Amino acid sequence: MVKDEWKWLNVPVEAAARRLLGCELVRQIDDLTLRAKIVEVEAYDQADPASHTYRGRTARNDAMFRSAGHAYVYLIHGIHNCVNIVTGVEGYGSGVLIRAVEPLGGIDEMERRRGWSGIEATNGPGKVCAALGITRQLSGHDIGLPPLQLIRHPELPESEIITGPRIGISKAVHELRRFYIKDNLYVSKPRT
DNA sequence: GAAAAGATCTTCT
DNA sequence: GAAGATCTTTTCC
Repeated sequence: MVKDEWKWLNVPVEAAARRLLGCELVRQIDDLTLRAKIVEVEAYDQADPASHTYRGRTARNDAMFRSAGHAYVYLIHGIHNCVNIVTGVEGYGSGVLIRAVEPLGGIDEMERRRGWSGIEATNGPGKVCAALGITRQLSGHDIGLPPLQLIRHPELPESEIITGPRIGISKAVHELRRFYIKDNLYVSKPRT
């Protein structure tokens, strides 16, 4: 059952991904509060061969099968963590990968954690997690509660959202399920 | 029980 | 522009 609070995410992933653009993530670590705006996302769901949920529910991706409003964090290549915002209803594996964010608060702390400054600190999935201190301990976390929360912002106008092919995967690459904010410096660039 | 692949990032040439 | 790092999860024998 989806809580009323997250009804706005209980829609097809592509629509949820668009709504997440411009929203704010709040990460609390001890006495510090880090805030960041979501500027780039990718949509994944159960019918997508590139999705972790394509082959069914497992202990690892269990969080993604929960109802909207949870976080799904996984480790990739043994080195990097990636965060997803779970969407849809309980039992259906869908979610939105956060690829890039724009720091709004606690920027010094993010740069210190990353060891980099400027746009290089958060312009990639693994970088976002490192900067915000997100680990698998937060997988399955309810993002309506500390220490990681999602704050809804008004949906961006259609003219501010760019749609394109996804990055870094080998299946269904042509699917246009990557969304990002027009002219935003923090959006990751495809590798050339 | 063993092997292969993976929603990536950094560093080197 | 190309390849290495590094390790978890899944799948197959």
